[in-house]
Amino acid sequence: MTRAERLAGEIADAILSGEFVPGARLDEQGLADRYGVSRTPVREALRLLATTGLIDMRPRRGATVTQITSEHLFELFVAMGEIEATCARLSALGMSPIERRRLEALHERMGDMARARNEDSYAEANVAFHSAIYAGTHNSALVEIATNLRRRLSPFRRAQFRAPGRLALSHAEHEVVLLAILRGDAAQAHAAMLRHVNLVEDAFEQLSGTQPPREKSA
Amino acid sequence: MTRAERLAGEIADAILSGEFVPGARLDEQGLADRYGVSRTPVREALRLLATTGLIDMRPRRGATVTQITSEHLFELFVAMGEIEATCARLSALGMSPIERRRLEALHERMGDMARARNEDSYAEANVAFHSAIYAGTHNSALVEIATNLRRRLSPFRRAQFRAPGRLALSHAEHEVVLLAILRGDAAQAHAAMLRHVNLVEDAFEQLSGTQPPREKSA
DNA sequence: TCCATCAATATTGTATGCAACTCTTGTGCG
DNA sequence: CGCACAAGAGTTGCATACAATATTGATGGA
Repeated sequence: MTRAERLAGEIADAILSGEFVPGARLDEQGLADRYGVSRTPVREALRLLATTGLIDMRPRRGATVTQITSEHLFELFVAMGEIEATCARLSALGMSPIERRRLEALHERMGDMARARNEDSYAEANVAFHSAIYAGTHNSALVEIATNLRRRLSPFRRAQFRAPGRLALSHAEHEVVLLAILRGDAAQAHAAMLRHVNLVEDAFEQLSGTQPPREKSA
Repeated sequence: MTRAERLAGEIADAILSGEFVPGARLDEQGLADRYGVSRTPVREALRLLATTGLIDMRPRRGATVTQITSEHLFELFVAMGEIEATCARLSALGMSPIERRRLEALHERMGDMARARNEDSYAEANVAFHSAIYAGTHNSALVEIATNLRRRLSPFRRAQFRAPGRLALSHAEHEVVLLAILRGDAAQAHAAMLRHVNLVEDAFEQLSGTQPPREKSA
């Protein structure tokens, strides 16, 4: 692995851990000093991060940690929901029998985790569940888009399963999605996933106190 | 505009014009000599192009023009169709009256172009038509995804409207989409756009002789 | 007192040179 | 004759130095 890639990871961690707050300026020389490298790999790392949306770069004006406005965050959640729903639709249409069985098995294991109130295990399995539905599209372009969006939203979902009862609720919502996929009901899979992700978003809003932007009366 | 960005554009043009064929190795020093700059901006330009999917970069192994397999291309078309359909759905739900009127006006102008068999004007307006539907989602994340996909597919759509009768057909398909959006029929807008983009894909296959990959009997 | 302009400084963009790694090619051994 | 290993060349990754531009502060005038 190249130094720039390692750097990109470390800087990303620093951002996600809140060490660099949104809007903070990322000085190339400063980062170079901090990580004991020259500016060259720092620049390449910053370009990598810029493509993930974690930082903003403007020519001759340096890099800053992206300040996600609540409006933009809301848009990201909506986009995520639409993409996930699309993946669920395609999975309902085209998942192989093996993929369906595996998804079902995973869901049952997650039921045990939910009953055991094991939030960490459930969160990990949850990622696997959604990833399986991405993969079920058999479409690498969609997988890439979905994975990208999830990464951009991940910092805002940390406490996702901390809300009381959220674990069982999530599992119940998954079940609706799962059953629709298993019986090949594309429309229902789409609708159920859309509802699931919207509820995740609501849970986030409750936790963070963020309000969705009101519709502008154009 | 910085030198690296200009370079990225020029190299992209060279690739899209076929000067650098898929699979061709892109030597940093060679490009630097060719464009009369040093390797540094060339490296940054290559990183930019790598994010667009136009080239592949592997650490220590250089950059090559991406070879899109017909399977991958098929996946990109499917993804494009799904995203466009999603945009149409959201547009049907949330476009402002002004946006709806503008879309309708554009569609009518495109009717004139189609009747005049003006392929170039129509192709340009076609981009505007689809862009308007992206914008109608009021979701910058989706707009970005859709625009990105379109750019990656653009080299394969060049002769899109050359097929005989394709112009009138495209306009008729647009009309179904448009009417669904105008009356706020989300499901119909989704379905109509999906059909439209699939037909575009078919037209491409006819022109290029590419076959969609058969379903693997898993 | 406020605004505009200019200079100084700091930061980014680019060039060049060196180090590390990969790939090729040639040679020797089986 | 084929394969493995090593040495060499060539290319990429990184560091350093220089150039160009943005930002900030001060100073002068209105």
